[in-house]
Amino acid sequence: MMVANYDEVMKLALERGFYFPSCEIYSDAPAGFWEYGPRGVHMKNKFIELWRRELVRRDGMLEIDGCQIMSKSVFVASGHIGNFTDPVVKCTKCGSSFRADRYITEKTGESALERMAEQEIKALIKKHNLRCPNCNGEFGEVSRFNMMFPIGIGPAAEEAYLRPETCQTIFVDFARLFKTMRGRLPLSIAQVGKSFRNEIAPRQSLLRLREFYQAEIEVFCNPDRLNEMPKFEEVKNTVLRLSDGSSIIDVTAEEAISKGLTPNKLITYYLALLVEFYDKTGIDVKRSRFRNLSVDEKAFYASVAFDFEVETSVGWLELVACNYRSDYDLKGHAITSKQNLEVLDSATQSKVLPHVFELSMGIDRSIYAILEHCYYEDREHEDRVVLRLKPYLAPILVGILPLMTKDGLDQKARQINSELKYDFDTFYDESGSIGRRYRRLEEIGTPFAITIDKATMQDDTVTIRHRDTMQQERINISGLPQYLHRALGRR
RNA sequence: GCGGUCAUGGUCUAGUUUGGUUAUGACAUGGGCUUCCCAAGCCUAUAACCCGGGUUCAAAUCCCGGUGACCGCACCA
Repeated sequence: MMVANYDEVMKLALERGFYFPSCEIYSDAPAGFWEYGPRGVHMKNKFIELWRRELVRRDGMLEIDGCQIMSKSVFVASGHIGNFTDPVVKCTKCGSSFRADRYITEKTGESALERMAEQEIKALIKKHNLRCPNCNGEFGEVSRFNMMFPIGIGPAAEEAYLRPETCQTIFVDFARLFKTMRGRLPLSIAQVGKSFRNEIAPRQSLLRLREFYQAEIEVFCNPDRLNEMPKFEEVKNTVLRLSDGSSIIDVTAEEAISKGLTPNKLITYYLALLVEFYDKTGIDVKRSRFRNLSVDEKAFYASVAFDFEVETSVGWLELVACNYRSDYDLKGHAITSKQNLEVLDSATQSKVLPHVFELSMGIDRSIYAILEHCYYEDREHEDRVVLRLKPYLAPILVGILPLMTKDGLDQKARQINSELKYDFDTFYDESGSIGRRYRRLEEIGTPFAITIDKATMQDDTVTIRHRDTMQQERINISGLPQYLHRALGRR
């Protein structure tokens, strides 16, 4: 088994237009911003379409598309402002900075809290005469580091923020959606979009961005009915790879519950849907795991948390955070907005403030993981580089190649292209040797190449070449649309 | 954010120590010739010294500042 590494994927991405640094012609371009090129956009869009098919449509979720700029109150309610800014203290001599609360607690045993006022923290530092552990220099003022990007709205520059996670729009829209979309619990609401976090140290291209895509699903449920899940039958035999961080065990969804490895049918059902989805992306799910987070790793709002992680050349990579957020979010928004966000659960005829189970997917990281898992160097054939992407994720589905540019082969090929290009992502190429053109196509993951030769001119047949096996078969031109639809898994 | 290493065409790289002609080579890419089937060959073209300042007759090369990348630490709602 040949395992691709980060550098090879990076090189391919740069050379072939998958992704590249933002604003790269300017020297002041900040880190943590990357753009998708033509190949990357196709792949990302198709990934999102697969997510819609396998999760949103399969489960009957509601999809929304919310705003990226949201008012300050939203983040007061969510806890992003106030409680969850980090107090930072900087050494005046060497410039090293530290998390003030952690440093104080660690050094003195006196518990300092994140949410303490700056003066209180400063007083504690003074009281214990704490100094910089690196150079013994004196500490300066205590400041707050908030990962959110502030935005000023209108001439008065009213305080607002770029959302640090897409889910907050789902929470604030929940009441209207439940009412107008005839909602019943459990109700799943999904959203794809950009989020923004002012990371201290963005790194590794798509893996740690300041502006990034998320695909989030929030399942609103009645906490008393987490085991009433008829749909669970569909996934009871799906294998989950569960891990505590060291060992991994394979169990079916059904076994996971009976052995108490997962808490209830609702959570287990969605974990299983997620594995089935990732299996279809071409990621090797044998190199994945659900890591059950320990108490101190969990986010502030989560009572149960599983990270879906995939093994890559840069280690285990977290692709999806699965958190049981309880009623943390709706309760916060209800209090801050002074709205009643309880709904009637028709099954029990009782009012309930729903709990939330969330699947928060990182799209950019998923794209990277797919590229790495699909990257293959074929040692048998001059080390040709092949991206073994699933047809429905490939930027180009089919290359259309006249064997030569004479005897009318090129006109015939253009004609076939113009017939297919409205229904499929095609790529017409007549330049260079046929082998060269095949190699270029397979490097960006194109699963098929149609070749037009002299026989085509006589009997309207073409050869269709398969990327992975390099085998060719001859089929009639009129059969091409059906052939390609089948390859995409359509009827 | 801290420390270390580094920055030359689309990609990889020579040249920097010791400043001095037209910045090396490969791959990739465009055009042409050839060729009905797997990176062939021939001709040809395009294309780079991260940004700003300084030293100097002269800077890719030396100095200062900035930005970015990689590796560790810290952080990661």
